[in-house]
Amino acid sequence: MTKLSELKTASQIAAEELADPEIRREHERTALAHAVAMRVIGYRSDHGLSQTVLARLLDMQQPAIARLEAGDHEPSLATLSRLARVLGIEFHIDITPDALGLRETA
Amino acid sequence: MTKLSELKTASQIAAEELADPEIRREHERTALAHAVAMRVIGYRSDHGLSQTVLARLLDMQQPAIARLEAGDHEPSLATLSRLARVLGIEFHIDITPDALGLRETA
DNA sequence: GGTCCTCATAACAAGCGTGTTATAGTAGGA
DNA sequence: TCCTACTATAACACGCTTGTTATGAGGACC
Repeated sequence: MTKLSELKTASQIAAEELADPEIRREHERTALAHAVAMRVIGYRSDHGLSQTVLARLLDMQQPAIARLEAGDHEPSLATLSRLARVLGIEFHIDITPDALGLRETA
Repeated sequence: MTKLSELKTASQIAAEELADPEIRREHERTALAHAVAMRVIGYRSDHGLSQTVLARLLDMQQPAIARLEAGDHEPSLATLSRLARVLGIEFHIDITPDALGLRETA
């Protein structure tokens, strides 16, 4: 049996995972992807658009929008630029020694 | 001969090129790449490091540093993250409908 | 001259994001 | 039920950035 004192709390495990460069990288990637995904979904529902219509606005195909909203890939700066230009929104990315974050539009 | 009134000023040409999506994309890409390049060069000269030594710090090879400093490729967010973490610097990227810029560290 | 360090460049493989087409699944209306 | 619209997913090709090795050019120093 494992001694109780050797068991780890969830936050301890989370901290260790964040310390692991590989897991940390993965977390940052998905975190930004998710944030962008929510913005796209929000814009689309705010304007009552289907993925197909939004795709036409952005000169994309519908599956491209679906992928963006799935949030499984970190969008490129070129893609973010396209979103900003066409949708009239802004993205502010802060890359610090400790984290990579998407700041809410001012 | 071309009439004088039909000639374009340099700024007119620059404006038209910025209006061209393709040239505009190219400009934004190299502008960000150049800004990052200057930061890397600055850090290296400030700390008196050779490309080889900096490469070891960043877990890279020397040619990778040379490419960063050449500024011909737009670095990925993963690369910027690595630079920020190891060098202790920050990058703030502003993506607006009008431009994509790298803001100086606060 | 020869040696060592520095930086630049070419060449190729690999990873990732994207463009695209086809297709499956779901929900709503006639 | 049939048809339509909407969304999700798979599959493949393409382009760009990166990882890596090899190599070339230029200086500093002995």
